[in-house]
Amino acid sequence: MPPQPPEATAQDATRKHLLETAGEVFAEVGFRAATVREICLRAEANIAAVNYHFGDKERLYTAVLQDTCRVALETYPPNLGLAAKATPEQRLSAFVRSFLLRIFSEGPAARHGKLMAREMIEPTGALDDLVRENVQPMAAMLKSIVRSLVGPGASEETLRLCAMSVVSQVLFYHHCRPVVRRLYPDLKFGSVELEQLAEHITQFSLAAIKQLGKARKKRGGK
Amino acid sequence: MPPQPPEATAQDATRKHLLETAGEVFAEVGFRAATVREICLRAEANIAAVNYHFGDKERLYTAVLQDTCRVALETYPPNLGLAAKATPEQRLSAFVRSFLLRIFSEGPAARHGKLMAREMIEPTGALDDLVRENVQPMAAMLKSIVRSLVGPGASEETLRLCAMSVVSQVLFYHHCRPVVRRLYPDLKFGSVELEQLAEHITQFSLAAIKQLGKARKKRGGK
DNA sequence: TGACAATTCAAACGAATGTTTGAAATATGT
DNA sequence: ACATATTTCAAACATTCGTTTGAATTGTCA
Repeated sequence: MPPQPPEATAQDATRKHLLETAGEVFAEVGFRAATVREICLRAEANIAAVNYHFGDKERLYTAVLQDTCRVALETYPPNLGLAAKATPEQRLSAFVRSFLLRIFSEGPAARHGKLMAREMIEPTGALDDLVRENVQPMAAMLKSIVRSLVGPGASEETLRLCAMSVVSQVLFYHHCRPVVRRLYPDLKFGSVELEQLAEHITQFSLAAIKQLGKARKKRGGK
Repeated sequence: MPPQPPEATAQDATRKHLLETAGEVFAEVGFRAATVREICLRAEANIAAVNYHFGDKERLYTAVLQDTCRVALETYPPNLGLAAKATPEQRLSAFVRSFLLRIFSEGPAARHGKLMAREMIEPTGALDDLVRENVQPMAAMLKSIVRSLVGPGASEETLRLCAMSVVSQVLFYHHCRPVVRRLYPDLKFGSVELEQLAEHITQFSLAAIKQLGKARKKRGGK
C-alpha cells in the first residue's frame, strides 16, 4: 500500500509532464526568458494548461524548484552511502564528492543546480523555504564535519568560515563554467575529472583545516 | 596634450550619461529585465537615444560591460600598491584583498562584479574579449603567486587547481549572497568584515598550498 | 445511457518592449 | 548669417508575452 498509489499520479499526467518540461526550460533559459508557450509546446499541452494546473507561470516555477530539489537530493544524497563509523576525513570526502556529482550530473538531477545558480542572481520567493529546509541542514552537517576535523574549542566563526571555504570550491566550477571554459578550453568535466576535482578539493581543504587546528592549539586556543 | 582631450568627452554628454545609467540598471536587474525606457528615463534622455548612440540595446550592454570592467580595475588594481620585493605571502594577501574589495565595493566599481555574475548565468558575446583581456592575465598572475608558494616542480594542473581554490573562496560570498544572507542573517559585509574574510581566505589557502608543497616534496616530487 | 464535473482547446485580449520614423531643435563651420 | 550636419524628440510600429475566455471534449459516476 504505497502512500501515493499509481492512479494518483496518472490522474493528471499533463500536470506531471508540464512540471518535467518546465524544469527543462527554466533550467535552460531561466524564469524570465522561459515562455509558457515554449513549455506547453514541448509538453504537447495547450497554452492554457499552465494556468489551469498551476495558476500562473510563477507558481509553476516554485513547483518546479521544489520538485527538482527533491529529485536532486534523492539521486545524490549528501552522505552518499557512508558507513556509520566513517572518519571525519571520509565524511568530508563524501560530502564534497556527492555535492560535485549532484551539481555536475547530466539529466534531470542537474536542473536543480542550474535553477539554484539563477536563484543566486535573482532570488524568488521560493528561495526562503529552500534554504530553510534544504541548505540549512546541509550547512549544519558540513559544520559538524569541520568541527571534528579542526578539533574541539574552535569558534563558531572559524567553523563557518571553513565550511564556506569548502562549499565555495565545489560551487566555483559550476558557477564560473563560462570563464573556466574560456580559460582552459581543453578542460572536461567527465566522471574521471570530477573524481580528481573532488580529491583536490578534499585534500586542499583537509590540509587547511588541520593546519588551522594546529595553529589554534599552539596559540593556546581561543 | 592628453590623448583624450576634455572636449571629446564633453562632446556627447548624453552618451556618457547613458553609459553610466545603463550600468546602474543592467547591474540591478540584468540585461533582459532592463528596459531602454527605464534607462533613458533615468538618464533624462529620449527613448531613441540608445539606438542613436549605440545602435541597439545589446551594443549598449557590451559598451557598459567594457566600461565597468575598466572602472573596476582602475579603482581596485590587482596588485593593490604592493612593494616590488613583496613576499609571495604578501602578494597572495594583496590579491585576495583587492579581489574582495573590487567585488564587494559599493558604487560604480561594484557594478562590474554584478554584471559578471550575470554573465556567468547567461554569457553574452562580450564575455570572450573580457576573459581574454582581463581574466586571463589575472589568472596568470595568481598562478605565478601559487607557483612561488608551492615550490618549484609543481605540475601545471596543481597550480591551476590551487589558483581556482583561492578564487572560488573570494567569489563565493558574492555569488551566494542570497543564501548566505538567509543562513546567517546577522552577517554583515562592511570593511571590517571584509578584512577578516580576506585574512581567513589568505590563511586557509596559504596553509593548504604550503601543505601540498610539503607533501609533494616528501613523495619525491611528481 | 445521461447528467455533471474536469480537462482541453483555439482564439483573442491587454500590456510591455525594442525599434523606427520623420520632423523639430541644436550645434558646427564658413 | 547662412547652410549643413548632428542630435533630440514625440509618436507610432511590430512583436512577444502571460493570461483570459467560452466553447468543445473527455472523463466520472449513478
